[in-house]
Amino acid sequence: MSSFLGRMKEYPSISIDRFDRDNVSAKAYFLSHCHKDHMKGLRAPLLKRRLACSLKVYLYCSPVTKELLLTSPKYAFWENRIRPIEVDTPTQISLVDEATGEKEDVLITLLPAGHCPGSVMFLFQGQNGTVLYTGDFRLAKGEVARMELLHSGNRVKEIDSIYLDTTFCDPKYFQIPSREECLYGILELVRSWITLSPHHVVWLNCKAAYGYEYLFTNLSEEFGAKVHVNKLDMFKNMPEILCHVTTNSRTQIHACRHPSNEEFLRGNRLPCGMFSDDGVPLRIISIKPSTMWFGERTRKTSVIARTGDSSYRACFSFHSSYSEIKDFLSYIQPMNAYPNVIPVGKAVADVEEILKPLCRSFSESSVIRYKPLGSLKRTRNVNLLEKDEDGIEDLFDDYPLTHLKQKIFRDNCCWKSEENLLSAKCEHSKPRENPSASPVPVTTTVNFVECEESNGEEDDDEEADAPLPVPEHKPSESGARSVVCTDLAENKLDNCMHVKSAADVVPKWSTFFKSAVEGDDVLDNENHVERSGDDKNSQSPKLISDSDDDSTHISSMNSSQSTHISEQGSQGWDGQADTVLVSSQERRAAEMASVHRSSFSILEGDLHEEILPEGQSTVKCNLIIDAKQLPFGVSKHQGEVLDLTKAECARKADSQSSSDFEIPSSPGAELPHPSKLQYLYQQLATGDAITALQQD
DNA sequence: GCGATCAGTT
DNA sequence: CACAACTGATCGC
Repeated sequence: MSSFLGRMKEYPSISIDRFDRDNVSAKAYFLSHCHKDHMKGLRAPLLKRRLACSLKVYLYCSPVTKELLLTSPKYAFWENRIRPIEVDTPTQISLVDEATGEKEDVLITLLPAGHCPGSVMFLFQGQNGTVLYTGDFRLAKGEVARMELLHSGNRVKEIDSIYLDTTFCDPKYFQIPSREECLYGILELVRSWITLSPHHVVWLNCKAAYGYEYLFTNLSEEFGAKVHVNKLDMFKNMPEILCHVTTNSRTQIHACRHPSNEEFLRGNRLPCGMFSDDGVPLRIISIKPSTMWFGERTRKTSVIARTGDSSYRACFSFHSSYSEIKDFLSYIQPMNAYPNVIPVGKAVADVEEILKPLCRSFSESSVIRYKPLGSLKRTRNVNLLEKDEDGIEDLFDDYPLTHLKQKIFRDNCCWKSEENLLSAKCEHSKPRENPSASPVPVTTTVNFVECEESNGEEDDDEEADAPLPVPEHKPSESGARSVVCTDLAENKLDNCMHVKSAADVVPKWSTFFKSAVEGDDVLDNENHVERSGDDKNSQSPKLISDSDDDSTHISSMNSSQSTHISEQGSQGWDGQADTVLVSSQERRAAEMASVHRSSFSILEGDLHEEILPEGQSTVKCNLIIDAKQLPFGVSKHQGEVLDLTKAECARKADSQSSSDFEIPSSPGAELPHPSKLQYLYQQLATGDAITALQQD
């Protein structure tokens, strides 16, 4: 919960995410996202009066945040005083002193924050320095490096101060499973249940807050069943979300709410009161998204925990974990870092103590730096697969080309874009066509060593005493505990909240909006209970024990699955690969490879991370090549252990390589050339000259 | 009756 | 037990 008071030292005439007390007198207001704890005072009479008197004071936020805010009539008075700024579009604003008429120009850049729809970070550049206010954020490891507007040329911008979401900035929250892992876990749990019969329904016990939308859209897209919610008017101009939610309760997936949710559930009723129309009682499971974290020295286990006969907890986090924050901060290396969130029982000083070592001022004071040519700019950490051919020249590059690329909008012209945006055409998500035409199926299993510590416990479930993830049926072949995943990431092009490869198209917020809801197909009340085509031909994984009691239909997601899950009909290795996870990079790589007639695939990847005393870690990726798939008839290399750098491995499996939130490509980054990829995969397969990977 | 604050809920 | 983020009760104007 934000404890930021609203003002930054460098730009004290600006108020962000706080609108009460002396924030009322600010020259400009900023709202990072539409959660109540960031909107204090935003509809108070004091602020209303200020707006009436000071006609030049505006609220700046993302177009989506504006849309969500204005959904509530309580904020309608803001209508003409909000200036939406497009994400990733540096925009100059003027802070006007109404008494003297003095003006101060500040360049504002909104960066996607990955916290909820419309959530952004604010980058301020002006005469008082460069300051980044993160708001609340969840960015995966490495995503900051792909934010072009945080860079000048090939280097990260010099950030004087950062105001940081420190919600989980404590080593005890060292790791939180990635968005993809969590999503896939939930998808498979839902699949295992709702495919049993039309009377099997799931209820997602979500809080009343924005942030679950990408879960809804992915579920709807995967199962062809819209998610039942209480309200959808806030999404009226967001067709990508709107077309996946419904107020029609005749669906198998519910995220509806009622003040006495739990009682409804106990009575085997959904909060919306939905009942079956043929007399057969509904079979309901509840899935409660909540944050699960894993300490530095613990191993990840399931992202799903069973908390009762028909209740589950699913890992879900709106905020970055400690290691994600660390990655973010140590990449940016600001001079100063200030926490926005102080957990109860902690003091500001405690959190600052954690942040300090990650700041530049700390490393500069502890290490004497030789700067023969004055102030050398830090070079950006370069990803393994990225080339940095001009690293040396970079040091002297005072005129980065990116500046030419950045379109700087002046105050006025920026606002025009909203009209375009509002009239932009809705791109309805299309069902995937001809899945059998997909390239060679490539799946990877990421196995996690069993976690002794489960940090996600809560005792608020009535059945909290139920053992946490304990397999009820023994895995048949493999004892590996796995996260169940499918390769669904592909083609989920929701511009806001869908899982998407970082290399995909840069988002256009405009596709989020349209002038009016098109036709009835979006808001209609048709029944979407019928199952998708995929499920009809079901190769449906047998997650269910043979017991008649289907309330124990799935032991837990860390029990081994007898069938791997893939949409691509890769039945060849059913029963071999217990669980699968495909990162978008691997998927992309696979597609590229397949294009180039490379007909083998990586079947399993085992990830180990070794924590070294200095706190640095090496990661070993154990890529097991499926011999059956190899064109070379090589089988002896199964289990070959490759030493890759942490960065590369993290990209592959550990760290949430793709995101639902759009991060533009790294400046200067290149997609590996297909021929190169093929070569790499061949090397991998044969086990030869692996070092070539590292040299690259 | 409204808003600020605190307590309670999930 | 903690956690986020909401809803509801209470108090003061």
